[in-house]
Amino acid sequence: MPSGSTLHDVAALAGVSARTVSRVVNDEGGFGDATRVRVLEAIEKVGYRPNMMARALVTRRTGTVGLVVPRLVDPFFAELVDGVQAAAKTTGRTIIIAKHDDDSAEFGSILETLSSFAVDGAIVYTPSGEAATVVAHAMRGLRTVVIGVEVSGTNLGSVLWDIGRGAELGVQHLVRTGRTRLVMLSNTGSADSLLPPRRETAFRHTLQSAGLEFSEARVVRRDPSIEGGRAAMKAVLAAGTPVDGVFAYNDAMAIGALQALALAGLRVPQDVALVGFNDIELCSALVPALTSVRLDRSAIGREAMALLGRMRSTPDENAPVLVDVELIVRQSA
Amino acid sequence: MPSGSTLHDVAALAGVSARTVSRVVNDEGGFGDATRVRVLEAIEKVGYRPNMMARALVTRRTGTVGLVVPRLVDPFFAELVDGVQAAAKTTGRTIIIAKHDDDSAEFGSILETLSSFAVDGAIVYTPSGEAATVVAHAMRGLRTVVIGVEVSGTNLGSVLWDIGRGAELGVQHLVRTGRTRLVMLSNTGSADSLLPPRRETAFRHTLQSAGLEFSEARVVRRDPSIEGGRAAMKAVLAAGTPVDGVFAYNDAMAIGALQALALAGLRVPQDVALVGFNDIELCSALVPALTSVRLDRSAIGREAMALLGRMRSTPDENAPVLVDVELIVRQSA
DNA sequence: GTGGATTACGTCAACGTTGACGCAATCGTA
DNA sequence: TACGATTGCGTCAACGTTGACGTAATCCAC
Repeated sequence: MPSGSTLHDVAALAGVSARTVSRVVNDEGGFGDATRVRVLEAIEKVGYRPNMMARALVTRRTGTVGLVVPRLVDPFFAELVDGVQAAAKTTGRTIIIAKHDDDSAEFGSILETLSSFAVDGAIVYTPSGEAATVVAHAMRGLRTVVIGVEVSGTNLGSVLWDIGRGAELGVQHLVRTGRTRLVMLSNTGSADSLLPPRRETAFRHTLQSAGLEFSEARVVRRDPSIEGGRAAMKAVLAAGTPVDGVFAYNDAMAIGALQALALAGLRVPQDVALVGFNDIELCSALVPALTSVRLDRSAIGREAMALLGRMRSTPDENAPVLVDVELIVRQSA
Repeated sequence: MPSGSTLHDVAALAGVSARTVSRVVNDEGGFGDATRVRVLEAIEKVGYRPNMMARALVTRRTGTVGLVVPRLVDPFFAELVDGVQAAAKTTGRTIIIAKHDDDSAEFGSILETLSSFAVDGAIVYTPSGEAATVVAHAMRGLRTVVIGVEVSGTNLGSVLWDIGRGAELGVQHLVRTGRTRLVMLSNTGSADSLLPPRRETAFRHTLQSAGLEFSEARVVRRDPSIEGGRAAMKAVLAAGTPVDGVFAYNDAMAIGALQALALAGLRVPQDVALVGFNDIELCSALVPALTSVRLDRSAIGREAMALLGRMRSTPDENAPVLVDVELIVRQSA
């Protein structure tokens, strides 16, 4: 009852050596049927559970994967975690979740902690500017898959999605359904990424190749949140920019835009069509249900886990994995 | 570069014994200043990081806490996890997150896994009917705090909030602001709890003590989701039940109700006042911002962690901890 | 029936750390 | 100066498991 029983307790009861019990537990073979039965009965009787710490100490594997994300309340990350969880379950792994506050010191210490827990690998959404930290730890032996940013090197892998392609799909849909005065609600800063603003680039290119007007006034940047979306949409309307289609940086901004449009008495999609990005679960629950660019988060989780598995055998460079994006057309556009 | 260096590597470099290095690392005292400096330099030089597995094997403590929740995409749990995370950070612990699918076999095996990882404790939101499993593991030594359900026994504790009081606050607010024809949108089943429907009880009592009409027709039950809330609200309107105030089982249902009311051309709060439950982050971002009964999820996380800490010293019964509920009045009521 | 392979175990050491204990050198006190 | 207490280390074993290796007993082929 205090702490658990050990291989030796089981061994004593079954009348074999601890090594044999270990063989049965791990199904290594090298034991007879009668022995197996006796051992299993003994295990049952004393309520034996293997001690992962001891096992990990000698095998140097824990069956755990560390997952590092910036926020959990953000549906995008909640669903990502869920996807990784699901993938982990099928491969019998346990995940350790850590949250970072976009704080570099903390981020480094999180990776240290994961290392000292001897995780089999880490799946990381890096804060801006911390790619170097990840690389440093990877060189020291931490197999890492980075989500959403391309990295390369030993023990490193990436799972990416084609943001530009997604943005293109969204904007094209607006164009094809006859919208001609498009506006993009974009993210203010590089808080989440060091990359060039691929959505904006795609927005401009798609407009231009459709022969539509583009000007800087058609991109309004705010915080990528509901409030930010609301403010951005209000700004567009207040500026009198003619608009019949809106492409939002993410679904949160789209939701904010939806509210601002409703307050302004504009109907979606009749007066203004609206496309979001990420396709969080909430999209389908809204009225009108939000058309959005879907990233398959469970696929991201699955691919990240699979990549980690592959890295075990070939710890050298692995090509980035690209996850599909698709446009989910609902009512808002 | 392959695996990390050990106490012995540091010891050799610093010219002391491994035991002394261990003393410095854990700041146990019993070493001189000069030694400390030499050891710290050596640690720096070889990049030593303690091996948690080995440490845990001998100390029987890992500094980890297991957290078991049914869903992560549900903002309620996402925020709960966030709260526990924050509390864990201040006490220097790491959390291991596991998700159960309301599946009893899986739930049991999750607790087994946590035990074999020698977590210092577990914080659990039990699926319906699995309280016995929790109790069984607690008896075998797993210190456990159960969220939202009262349990008692060795190694067990609960963090609760007064749902009845919260419901009373919400309904009273509707009454005091002059609403007289109240409706409750409730949860269909006992999917999340085995407890009596405390919100419904409070709804009835509060109405009665205010001298207002109560009838079964004033409680409509659906799935506790946005869709369920929308359906419930539509059902109320379709039935022609006169209504000027709505109390929802949770915020998701309230959001659904908001949509249904908007579609029916009813204004919130002018025509119908609306009160939600849980105060998820989304509430303040809605238009109109949702008045809701707030459970302080970070307090829940904090209290759960603190309770686990207390249980370490006194592994016997601990009184349940009650977390405050309060009504956050916004625009919707 | 002989010999080589196979089966079914057991023995021992090691993983990296800390607890228990020991001991010499130094310190404080009378 | 003598003696107990304190300081600053080192030695050894143990935590529970698995890898490497050893070894009887059994099996099969000729």
